[in-house]
Amino acid sequence: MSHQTAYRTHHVDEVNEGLVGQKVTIAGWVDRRRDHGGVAFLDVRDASGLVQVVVYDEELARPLRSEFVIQVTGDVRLRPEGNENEHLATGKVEIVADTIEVLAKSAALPFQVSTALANETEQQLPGEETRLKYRYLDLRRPQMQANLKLRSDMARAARHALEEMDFTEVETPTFIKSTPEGARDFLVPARLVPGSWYALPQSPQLLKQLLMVSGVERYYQLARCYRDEDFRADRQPEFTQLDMEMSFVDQEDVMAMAEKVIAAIWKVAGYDVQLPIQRISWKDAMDKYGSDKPDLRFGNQLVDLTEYFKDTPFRVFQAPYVGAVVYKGAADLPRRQFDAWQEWARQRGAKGLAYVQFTTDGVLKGPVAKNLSDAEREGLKEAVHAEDGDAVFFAAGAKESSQLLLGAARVEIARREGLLDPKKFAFTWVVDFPLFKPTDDPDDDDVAVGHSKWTSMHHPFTMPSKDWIDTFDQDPEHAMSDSYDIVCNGEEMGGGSVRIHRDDIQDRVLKVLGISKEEADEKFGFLLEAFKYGAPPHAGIALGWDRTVSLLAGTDTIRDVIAFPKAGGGRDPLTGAPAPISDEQRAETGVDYDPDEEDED
RNA sequence: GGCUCCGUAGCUCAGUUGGUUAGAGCGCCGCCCUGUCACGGCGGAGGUCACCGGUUCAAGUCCGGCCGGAGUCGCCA
Repeated sequence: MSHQTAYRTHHVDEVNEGLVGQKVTIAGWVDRRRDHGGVAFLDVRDASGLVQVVVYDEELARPLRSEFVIQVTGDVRLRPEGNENEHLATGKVEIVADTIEVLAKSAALPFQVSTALANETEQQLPGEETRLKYRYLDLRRPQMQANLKLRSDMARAARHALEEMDFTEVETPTFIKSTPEGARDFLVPARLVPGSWYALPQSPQLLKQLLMVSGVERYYQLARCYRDEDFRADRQPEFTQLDMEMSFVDQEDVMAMAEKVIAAIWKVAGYDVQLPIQRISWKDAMDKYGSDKPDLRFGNQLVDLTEYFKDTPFRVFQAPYVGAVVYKGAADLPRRQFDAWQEWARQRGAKGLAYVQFTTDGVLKGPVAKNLSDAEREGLKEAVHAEDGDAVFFAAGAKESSQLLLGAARVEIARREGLLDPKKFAFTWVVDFPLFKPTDDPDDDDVAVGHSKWTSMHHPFTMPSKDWIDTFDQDPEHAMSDSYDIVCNGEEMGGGSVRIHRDDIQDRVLKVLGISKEEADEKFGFLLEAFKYGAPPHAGIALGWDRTVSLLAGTDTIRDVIAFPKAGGGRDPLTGAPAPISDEQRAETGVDYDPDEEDED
């Protein structure tokens, strides 16, 4: 870093052997003070790093405290023989202070900012709440600075890659009409039209499709999106997508371009992503990994035992699906560990997790074993590809939920075995998604689109795959779509689809979904209208940007790659948002205005 | 909304079968210290054990409630 300003001649990372003998002025924070009486040492931190300042004048050093902002002028010199600090980039030199100006004092800190304690693994960070309340202090830590920098570098790389491919960045509005996507909208009262509300976009989906009709052909945007749903460590009410849309392309074109962007992004951290990225069908992902976002950093595929147990006497296994996952070398775990797995499964909403143990002496143990027939016991080890010393977990019941349970167990086993290396990246496309899925809870507060027994797997503008264009509405259960997810390390980084650009196909899809012409017009008639005027074939994809950065940064939560994230419940402990509004604001914005009231008078 | 876990000093935490004045590390304040780099030494301040109630001779500890936090399931195409 090198920017001379009114306050400094150098950033501290420039202070090296080359400057020995020169007078420099630096400015930054007191990271730490080590006062020896006659001599004191200051670690001064700026955005570029740390440097040691030596102070011989006791009067200069004594008043300084942690996180004071100071300006130091002094001579750069080599440290005395044997006093170099190899852990510090500037550790061969030091600055002998002539003058120290206190630019700002700091109150006693709510928690330690000093990086000297930053022993990555054992750092005792304050709780989430405290960190967010004093986020500006939390962000002073080099790790957080590095995360912000990485995010910026990744964005630059993505933009560069996209501009190289002639994409145009277009900003779409954040005050829009409520769009028919799955989540709850955040709403903003429209003062000038009392009783009416804007919605904040859950994604720029419809707007970018309009841009395709506009002839933009290649659009992208780092778009802020908003969804009013419950919290998770990897979810925020407002989040960012790297959003892309292209005209005159098919699925292959989009995937190829997205791969280039992903490779460019990972290159920032020195990784060479092997292209093309492998693919797996949605069905295979579910069958083999019990997930629609399989973690391929390790193997250990699920085993389908439905056929094997088709005549089983064990009532639990008389189910539409029976599957298993092997826990290598776990046969001799103590009973309480297996009990803990039962608890783990129950917390995921399962009844339990059946298991057997193939002990190292070749004995078949476990609560399930005695319920099986002799023949089943005989061939089981081979059927599940286990060896002596392994344990095997079973799930039986409805196919999808059983597979998901086993898939979760597969990942949990890998986690406990330390197989989830955050520095290793296993990408895969998941393709061949169904076009529709059964509507799960049709009875209640169904604000989303979809009033039939079918709901869009992706969204209502997803193109059926070529083989199904003529027949998808006759067999919605089996119809496939041209959509694709990009998955990395068991996380869904993003997804997209070929969009419907023909109104006849759109009409038929809406019909399957049970959306009437009137309702469609009222909700997104503007898009259907636009499609009448020469809509090009188009397709796109969006990457969850926070999650993508989080993956490359190796953080546990996306909060660590967002400057000012919300805490649970959408609160911001720093600013106090959300907060009640005044009566004046209520009146002015018309939030209490009910347009129906007048009619009832 | 369900489930699990958590709430003790500014921060991170310990606190035994319920038992005298509730502890540690770091931070903070004061004094000392001329080569430290997580400097060191001596001394000190700092607590509504989240809150309310109950059991008990006695509650940080047990019970009930409640508030707050985290994770997760539902939800989030």
